[in-house]
Amino acid sequence: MSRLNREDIVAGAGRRFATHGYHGTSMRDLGEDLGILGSSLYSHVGGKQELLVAVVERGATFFENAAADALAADCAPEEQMRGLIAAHVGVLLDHRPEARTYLTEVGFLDDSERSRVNQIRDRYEEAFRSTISEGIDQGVFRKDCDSRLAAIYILSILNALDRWYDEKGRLTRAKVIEDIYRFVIAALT
Amino acid sequence: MSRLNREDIVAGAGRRFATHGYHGTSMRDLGEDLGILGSSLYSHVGGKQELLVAVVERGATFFENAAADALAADCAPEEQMRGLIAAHVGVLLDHRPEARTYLTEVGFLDDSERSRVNQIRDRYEEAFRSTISEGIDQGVFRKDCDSRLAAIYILSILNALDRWYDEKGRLTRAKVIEDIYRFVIAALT
DNA sequence: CCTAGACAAACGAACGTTCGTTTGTTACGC
DNA sequence: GCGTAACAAACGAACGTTCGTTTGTCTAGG
Repeated sequence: MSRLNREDIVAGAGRRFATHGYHGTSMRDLGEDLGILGSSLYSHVGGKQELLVAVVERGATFFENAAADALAADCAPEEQMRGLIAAHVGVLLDHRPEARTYLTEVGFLDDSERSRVNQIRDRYEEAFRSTISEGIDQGVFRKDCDSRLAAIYILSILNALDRWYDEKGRLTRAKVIEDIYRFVIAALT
Repeated sequence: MSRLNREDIVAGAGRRFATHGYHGTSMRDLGEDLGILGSSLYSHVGGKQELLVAVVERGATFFENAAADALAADCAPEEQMRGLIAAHVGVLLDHRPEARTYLTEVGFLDDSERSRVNQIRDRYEEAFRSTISEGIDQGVFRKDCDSRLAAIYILSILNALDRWYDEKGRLTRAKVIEDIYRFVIAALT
């Protein structure tokens, strides 16, 4: 067992926050997961709240970067939506602890960090909104469709994945992406 | 200020759990909300966990009853789906603390209560699944549509409402129900 | 030898809960 | 109608435990 660094601590915190919640996690719990004492965590990190900030920020950044990549493709609205959906599912399943913590524990950040994270989330939603608007303008999506609300609905479906999807089950990742894509495209057209 | 009964305590716990989470709520916090000491709560309830059980069970029952009412209408699949959507939104907004606690804190119940609540939730989902299946059989909904997954998607949209919808905003309850209904029907046809 | 990481002990505060007691209300025999 | 017993609600202090955090010491690798 080699010694731990700050990244190990943040990763461990992500796992614990995702399963037990921020307030349901003690520093001693977290230390035990990592094989050290709770007090030893303070060699790496300023405190518990700082860990939450680090984990949530990591989660937000994953989504942010994935959306940027998906938008960079710059293709037709339908394909762009497929890319956004695939990217979101990818982040959610590849970085499940951070993604879940980002989605469920953001409310426990204090005001300044929370509003910063919310700004990132707004920019992220904007990627979905503008893709939908583009589709409406090009006439490939329904005209009587509020892009703001539709973006929320799509993200609601995607975020909820985390609570029911089992990577070990029969439903492959590619299949769930395809199924959601078809559902969403049908809803938009 | 008259004295409190058990219902008042459970209602207060629902509000506090919904905003601060189960582990983020102390008995003293809860007492302060209600204008009594934390210790005085034990005149009404056995303990904190018992409060969580009571709140979550109330939330689950609201949804259960609403679905039963909606199914009792026994109309065409599309109208039945509209009824289920309206019923779900109604419960979510009329009993927001209990609904939110039911949706987000169910994981902190201990095993026996959690599995009982999950059974109720499964029966509730079944109402959506069977309505979709019925629509597919009658040829009014798409054939290439997995009713299990579609039910999850629809419920994902509905449950997420709680995190963004503001009753005080421009979007009325009737309008959001109608918008979700149109989105869902488009997705299913 | 130096230093960063881990330990072990301890801090004060807050936790859920229990206890004995006080207060306010309700019901009933006289 | 009045006094009183019974009861429920709330208090306030204290229990033992756990919390986040601080401090000082030790130890192993570079």
